[in-house]
Amino acid sequence: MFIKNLPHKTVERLSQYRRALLMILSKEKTHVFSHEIAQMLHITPVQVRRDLMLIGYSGNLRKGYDIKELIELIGKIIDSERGQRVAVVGLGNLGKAIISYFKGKRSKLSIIAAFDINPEKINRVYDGVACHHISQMTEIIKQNNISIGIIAVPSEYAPETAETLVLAGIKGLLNFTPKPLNVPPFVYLEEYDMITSLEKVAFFAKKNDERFK
Amino acid sequence: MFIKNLPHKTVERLSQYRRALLMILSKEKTHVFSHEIAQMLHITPVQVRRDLMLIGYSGNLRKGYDIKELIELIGKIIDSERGQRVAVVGLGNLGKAIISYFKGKRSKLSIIAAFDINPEKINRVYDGVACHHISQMTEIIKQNNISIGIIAVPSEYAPETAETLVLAGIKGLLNFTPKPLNVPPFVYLEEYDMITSLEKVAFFAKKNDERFK
DNA sequence: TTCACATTGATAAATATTTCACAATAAAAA
DNA sequence: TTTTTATTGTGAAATATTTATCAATGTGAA
Repeated sequence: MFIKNLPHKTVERLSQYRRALLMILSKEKTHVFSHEIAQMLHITPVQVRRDLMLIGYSGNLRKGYDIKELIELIGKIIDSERGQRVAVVGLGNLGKAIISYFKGKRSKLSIIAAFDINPEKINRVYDGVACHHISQMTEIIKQNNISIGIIAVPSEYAPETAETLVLAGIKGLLNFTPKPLNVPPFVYLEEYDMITSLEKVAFFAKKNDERFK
Repeated sequence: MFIKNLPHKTVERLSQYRRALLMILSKEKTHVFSHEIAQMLHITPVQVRRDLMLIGYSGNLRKGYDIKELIELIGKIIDSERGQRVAVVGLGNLGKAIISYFKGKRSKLSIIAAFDINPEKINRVYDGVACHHISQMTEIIKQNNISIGIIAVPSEYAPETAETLVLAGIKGLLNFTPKPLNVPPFVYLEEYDMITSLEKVAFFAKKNDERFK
């Protein structure tokens, strides 16, 4: 399923809607209202309805949205039909944290390999994911048709890691280092900069504090 | 220093500009052009100039921007004069990763305490940061005037952790769990959802792939 | 049957963010 | 001295995103 030009922000929220819906699915409820979804995510009901409109989903005027149907539809839109395989490069604390966070999340995304340079980590299995030496990266990525790479190495190695991943044929990159990366246009890159996030919190916390004083 | 209504995105970039500038400061260069900053961060030069305009900084028509001056000005705007103290709650892999990432970053932000529930971690020092039992959270936060909290606990404990932090007087929160939190308006909350980020990468990688096929 | 009600769906307005386009300027070159 | 050049600074346009508003609708109550 493909919808023209879904806004980035909507894609992010769809992922969040699905998670929220999966959580309430277990209960006896079969339907949910836009204001209920909105409340769970602390956004406005209009925002929810607008997003659902964009993906062409219609609710029931009296009962709201069918939870199961909606979960399925979101899956059809944001998941790839055959699933996508993911590799984590760098098995330090951050790499391990990422793997644990994903463990158990049933999903079309599966982390199937980790890479590191430290001999002690090679050939060990962490949380179900085997760790290989980075020299094998290209080979394993191609063999296993891995299309997404997560960069969790020390920043100074980020550029070369990205380059290797791109050459190995990766289609999307999630960069956790603060080093901005350069990738060709056919690779989607998302930067995820913790230091900037913390500095942003610090700034707005300070500002808020002045305002409410 | 205070500038009215600096856009969120600009605040994020200011943090990034500063880091990039600090990296090139060591060299003999004293000035930098907007297109050089832009290239380092993979954005447009106009964007850079617009941001600097918003903070009221003027460059030299021929030499560009004075690196040292600019770093200082950004500091005056995004840092708090007396600095801000930070606590990390949850000293699992993620908590440890966050602490390591910040280590050595000279900054007005300092992580000065960690909290966990696991007795083996209590009273131990990780990367210069002492870990305390979460029962001491309120006391230590108040005593040390900690104003920012980082939530890195398992998601199911996120809400109660947030509540405790807010009651202890925290001003800003950075939430690494996928659980959306509820905080009063005088606390600034930033959500940092790894799963959503990865799903977003997967979506756009898939889309890109179709487009360039 | 009719009315009141809560909710969806969608147009239009508002807000936020980025980019275009170019005047102004000062240094270097001619 | 005059011209060329590269750069900044910024109003205006473009784009992206969120929010306001309200007609339409179907259900249950009167």
